[in-house]
Amino acid sequence: MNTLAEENYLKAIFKLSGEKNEAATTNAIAEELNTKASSVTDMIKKLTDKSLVKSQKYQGTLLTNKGRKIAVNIVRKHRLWEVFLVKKLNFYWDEVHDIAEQLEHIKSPKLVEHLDSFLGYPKYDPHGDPIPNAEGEFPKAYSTPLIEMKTSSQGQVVGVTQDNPSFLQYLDKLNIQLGTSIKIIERQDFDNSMDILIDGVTTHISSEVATNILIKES
Amino acid sequence: MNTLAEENYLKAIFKLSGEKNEAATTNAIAEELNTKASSVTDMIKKLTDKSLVKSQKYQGTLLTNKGRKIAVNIVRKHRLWEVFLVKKLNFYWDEVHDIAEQLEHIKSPKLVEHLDSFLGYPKYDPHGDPIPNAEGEFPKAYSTPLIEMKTSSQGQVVGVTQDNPSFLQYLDKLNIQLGTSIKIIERQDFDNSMDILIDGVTTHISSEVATNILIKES
DNA sequence: ACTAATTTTTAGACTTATCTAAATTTATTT
DNA sequence: AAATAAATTTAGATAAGTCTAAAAATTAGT
Repeated sequence: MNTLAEENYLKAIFKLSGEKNEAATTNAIAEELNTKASSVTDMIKKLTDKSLVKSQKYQGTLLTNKGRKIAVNIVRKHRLWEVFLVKKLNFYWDEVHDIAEQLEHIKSPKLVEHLDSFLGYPKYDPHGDPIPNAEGEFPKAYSTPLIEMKTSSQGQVVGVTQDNPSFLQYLDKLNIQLGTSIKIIERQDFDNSMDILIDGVTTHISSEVATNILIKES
Repeated sequence: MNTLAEENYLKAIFKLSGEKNEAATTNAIAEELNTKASSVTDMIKKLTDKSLVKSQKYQGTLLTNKGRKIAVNIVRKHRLWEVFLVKKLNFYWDEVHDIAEQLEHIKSPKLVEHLDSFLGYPKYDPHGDPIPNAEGEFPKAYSTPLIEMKTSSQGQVVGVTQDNPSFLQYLDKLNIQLGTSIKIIERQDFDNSMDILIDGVTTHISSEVATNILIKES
């Protein structure tokens, strides 16, 4: 069994190594976990001994299959709990991250499967992030970042790639939720900001915001 | 905020000091937590510094009001989660203790209140134990241990005072659940065992078992 | 290619929570 | 009431996870 600290490191490395499975640097891991590089080096040594990561001095760190399995399971639990909090306990989507951050470490495979069933085997969490199944497979996502869409194209919001409360609350203020229909009215080339149409109202958003909104084009 | 270890100590002392608020001895705490007396002495020192317990050398330990508040809140969370696991996730009553033991340490007052509301403000957990409300008040329980009942009296099972899986599974085998009607047929004076009537069937139970079943007489 | 800047690792220290073994206090016997 | 037993505390050690400061390796700049 793994400690809380170990699980958080695995999750951070999983997040940082992305889809292409790039090695995560020591500094990046430290920043992700709000800790110091020296602490990371120590923990990487421990995880290496447990065959959960593979690491070469000064060359960054990758998850082993064993390590990735654990990381994906934590992501699975995190996202299932988020669905529970929003769908069953009526939390807002900007309130659930920190609580799920705790719940994801509860150890009981049976609990996870019962929860999944209770929730109706959801495929996406309240931020549109895909939920891996019990085998660790992610549902395919077929979305485009809003920033990459062409003028006058349109689609529906299916996800966000940030889940910090202030970003989510800002989206609420703009009337942007999962499922919201958006049409691109005009793009400013010099700063990549854009005017978009939501419920008949034109709104201006920065490229920073547009980068973090995922759209399914229609 | 308190650490996991601190919370477990407070809960153990609360359990041991009972209704009469007797001082918990060092050895009793150690046994309750599967640790050593010397570890207990250390932690008591720490909890004393935080004004969560009052302790005199060699004289045992009591909770302060502040400490009791925290302990009761953990009990509240533990029992609410047990209700959730049994009522919503279809766990059996003998499976939930260890999982609730983890869930009780999740820190989010809002989560507890939403959960309580989602569950319909239950007053008792799946073992019949009373659930304190948000103010820390326990609902009054008016039950009698089965062992104390007179021959030919009868009543309904409203609780158990043990929640280890083997005891609960044994009760399942005897067809004893919360709500089961029981009538005392005969008592053996020499070992305090008894014959009881359940659903028209007479069963023999030991005093050990009868001690841990709570009845509301009728 | 050589120096400077950055990144990473090492060394040593600190905190929390635990343990064993020894010392001390309290309780029990005779 | 002295001797023994039991309970509790103290002292010193250990493991996990973190930190600061210094050393080593890598990367970038000229």
